[in-house]
Amino acid sequence: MESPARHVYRRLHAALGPQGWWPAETPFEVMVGAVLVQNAAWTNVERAIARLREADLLEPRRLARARRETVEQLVRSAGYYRQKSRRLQILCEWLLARCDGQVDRLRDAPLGRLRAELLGLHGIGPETADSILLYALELPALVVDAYTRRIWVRHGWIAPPADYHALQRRLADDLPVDVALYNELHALVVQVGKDYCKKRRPACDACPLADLLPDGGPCSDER
DNA sequence: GCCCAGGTGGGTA
DNA sequence: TACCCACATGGG
Repeated sequence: MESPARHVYRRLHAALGPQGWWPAETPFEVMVGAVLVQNAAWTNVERAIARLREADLLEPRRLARARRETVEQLVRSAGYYRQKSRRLQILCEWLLARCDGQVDRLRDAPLGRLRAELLGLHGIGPETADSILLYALELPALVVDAYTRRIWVRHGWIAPPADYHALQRRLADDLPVDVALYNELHALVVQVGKDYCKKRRPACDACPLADLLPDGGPCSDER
């Protein structure tokens, strides 16, 4: 039997088509978005990014040098604005020190090294780090999120508790190393998750993956 | 009013 | 390690 990850990709790609992620004009903007979207709705993040753009702060040095209060007000709509403004400026300081703010230069380092450095930054956890590696730097990092966990657990493809790296390893074992594939898979999972795999309101009936559920029944909550 | 969203870090037992 | 909790806005 085809692995769950391949199957999900094939199904969702057929049902939804290519997603064209990440929606951003520059790799740096991807990084900013990756921080701002932490536990937030993307529509709220879009507003924050638009305001940063109007303020001409979508650039590492200018964002790093901006007053904290200024950044806080600009990113308010993304929620957790005090934490996130600090996290953004920490990330910018690192970029200045690491590559003089030239994001493309990061690609010279090995993925594992880069990932470890990102995880060392305050406010960058595994999902944010992998999002940056995959969508800003186009390196083969698999992004796992709450939707991925829910989908995999509810289908019985992985036993809870499915922590980030256990789930990531499972996906990696099931897929060829392919940046374009990783890109699309996560985007598709988010898209279908938003519509059908919410925390407590399973709307599995219309989900493109519904017939894969155990017994064909509704998805159970995460045990 | 309530639940939810593309997490992360810090504290306590 | 295993739980808790804080963090905050805006949409359904």
